[in-house]
Amino acid sequence: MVPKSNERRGGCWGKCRRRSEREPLRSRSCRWGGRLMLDLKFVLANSEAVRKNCVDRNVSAEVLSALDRVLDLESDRKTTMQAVEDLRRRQNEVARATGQEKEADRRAALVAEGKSLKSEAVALDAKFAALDAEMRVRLARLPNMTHPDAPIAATEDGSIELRKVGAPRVFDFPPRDHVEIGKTLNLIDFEAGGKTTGHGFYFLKNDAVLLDLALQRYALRKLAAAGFTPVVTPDLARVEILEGIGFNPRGNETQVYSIADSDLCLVGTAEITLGGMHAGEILDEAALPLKYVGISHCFRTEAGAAGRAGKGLYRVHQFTKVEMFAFTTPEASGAVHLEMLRHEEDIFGGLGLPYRVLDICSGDLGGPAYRKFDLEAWMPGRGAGGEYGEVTSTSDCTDYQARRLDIRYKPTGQKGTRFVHTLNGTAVALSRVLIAILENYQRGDGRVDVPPVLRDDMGKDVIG
RNA sequence: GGAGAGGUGGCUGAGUGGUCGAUAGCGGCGGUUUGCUAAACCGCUGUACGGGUAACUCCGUACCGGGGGUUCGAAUCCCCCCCUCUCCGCCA
Repeated sequence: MVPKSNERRGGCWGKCRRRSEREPLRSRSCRWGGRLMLDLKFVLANSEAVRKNCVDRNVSAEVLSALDRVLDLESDRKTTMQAVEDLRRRQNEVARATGQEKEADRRAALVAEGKSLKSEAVALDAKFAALDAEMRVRLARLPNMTHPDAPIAATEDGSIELRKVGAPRVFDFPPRDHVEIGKTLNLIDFEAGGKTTGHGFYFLKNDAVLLDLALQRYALRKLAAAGFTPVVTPDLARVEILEGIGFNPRGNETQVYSIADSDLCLVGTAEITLGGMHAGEILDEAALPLKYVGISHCFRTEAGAAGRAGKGLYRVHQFTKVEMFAFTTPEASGAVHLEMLRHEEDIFGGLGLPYRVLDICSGDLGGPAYRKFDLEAWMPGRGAGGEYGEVTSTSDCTDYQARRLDIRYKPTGQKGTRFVHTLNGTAVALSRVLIAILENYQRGDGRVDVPPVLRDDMGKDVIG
């Protein structure tokens, strides 16, 4: 459920605003400097592997040239940095000596020397700042590395089906799609959504509202029991946070709505705010893994999706989502990723919906994910005679987001810090799970059975 | 939205232009003492980048909410922004 885009760019998190391309050396305190440098070391030491990975990821030619530029830029950047540091050392010496010197003439001489060093520093600073800024921009465009077991292929057809669970139901009547069911039973009003807001918006009504809430409660209950902390998140976030997570809020192809005259965007998923929650922090190892289950509205422009398959609720501009998010040690992320997948399967299996699990191939991973699994639920009304449609997605982003958002932890009993790993996974996306339920549980009489696990919450067994 | 007060190292809290990366206390680590624990005493105690080293270590640069400015020199002065607290207003 992460928008696919190869346009990943870096940015500072919250407090580190207005990062400009012309910032001088001293402002490297904006932790960006340090953060991307580690990544840079990896890129420099493994340039061929990184290049192969970019190709596997099916990145644009621009990203490949960004990699070339990074490699070209480095030696110049480093020598300039050393020159700047050397100059600054001399400036510090002179300034210190000036403070000590009480004799007027000698003091004046020191001040003069300081002035001259200063003017020298201005030019050198500017040169370094330009090189460093370019380096960061290019570096931030490179995608994460890829899990060795992930299938390598350019397009989504290359993803591998790991298993199918549950058999698609055989109907003894012609099944209808959710749009028709929603209309007949007065559950979903697309016309009103179009009127008030525009195409891609809708009203849920009557039992659809109860179903929506019951599903949220159901997912929340399961995940809270599994140790996830429930959170209701903001639906807006700063551009810097979006970029840290790996979204690209700017440009024509963006999936993101921006709020005019502000640096805020409507979130496309609670992944953004849940990940941003701990931006700039150094977490305690004992507190890891931190597991959250967040509820938010999700807003997506679906730019470039015009004409793509999907009617009704499948591809909408706003929906509600219950989302898992975790911060872990590097050692634990793989296991937590499998745990998230297990929860997703447990949720959909518990709802009695047939689904299949996909191991997403390299070309379809997007920028941040190291590995990704999707659940596709059977949707009888989709396509000619029913199709599987994506309902969840869980990604292991390793340290990709943590590096950009500066989220580290202090290993107990060791010096220094390490970047955490971040993971996310859909518990339920309320638009698509509604499709699956309405279409799979429809009856010959036009009504819809409520999945057994939701009957208590719904307070009824049948819709309509 | 208006008015005030603040944001300093893991925490508390000094510091208003010149060896301040930053006093002190707490916590933490190491050591001495001790039958064990406690107490007492001594020492150490941030992050990132770069450089040198076989390595411990060492040297340099940057960082006192963020950015910009003044200055030979900024935690300290000026401007903008973000955040927190208090009071007022408004409101679900």
